[in-house]
Amino acid sequence: MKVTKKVKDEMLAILENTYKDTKSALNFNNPFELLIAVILSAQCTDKRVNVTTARLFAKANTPEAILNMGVENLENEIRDCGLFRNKAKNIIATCHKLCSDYNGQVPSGFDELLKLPGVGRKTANVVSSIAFNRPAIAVDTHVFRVSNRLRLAEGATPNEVEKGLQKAIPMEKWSDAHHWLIWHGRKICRARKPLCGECPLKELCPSAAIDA
DNA sequence: CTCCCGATAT
DNA sequence: ATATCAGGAG
Repeated sequence: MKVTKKVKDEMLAILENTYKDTKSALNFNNPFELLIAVILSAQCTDKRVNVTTARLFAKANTPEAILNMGVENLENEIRDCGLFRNKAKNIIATCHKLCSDYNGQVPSGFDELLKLPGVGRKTANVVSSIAFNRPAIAVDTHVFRVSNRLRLAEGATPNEVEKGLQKAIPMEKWSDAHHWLIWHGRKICRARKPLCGECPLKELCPSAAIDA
């Protein structure tokens, strides 16, 4: 089944209407807290990240303060999020770089964000978009899965899907559309048992289950 | 491609 | 029991 531009626009209109008021589920008060929360969110639920950051930020919410904790203490604070040794190492290295190169502030440029240890394309796009209000579509596991299922944008890698989405969606809606896809992926188009029966896109989706 | 990794939903 | 969770580095 071929998904035309017309159908893609219809899907986007429904997604926008359904998820109009969604935003990031991560809790943060400034760009630095958002950056740390997104690094922690790899292979971890945002709910778990919020529990962890609430405790962590109460003790340290600046690069200087986190460096003062040391790796051992940081590992213990973030252990519940999984991948904790890599994440702690990356967070420490990123805090060092923020202090040495950016006067303790998070840089607003995408390329500068990408160079921070533990920050890849997805994290850089999220921070760029949410903290600095730049148009961006971060392709995480939900956006990747939902985009391919709907054939809004197809690709074997997040990078390909990102390009496809940028083509399918007008730039002024990139950041919002990113959230529509996230929430659709979390609530309806789940990885395991997608709720096709109650999906607002079931008439248009080329991957919709016949039953349910 | 593999490794990192605890918590949680199914 | 195990697939999955707002991925990134080597």
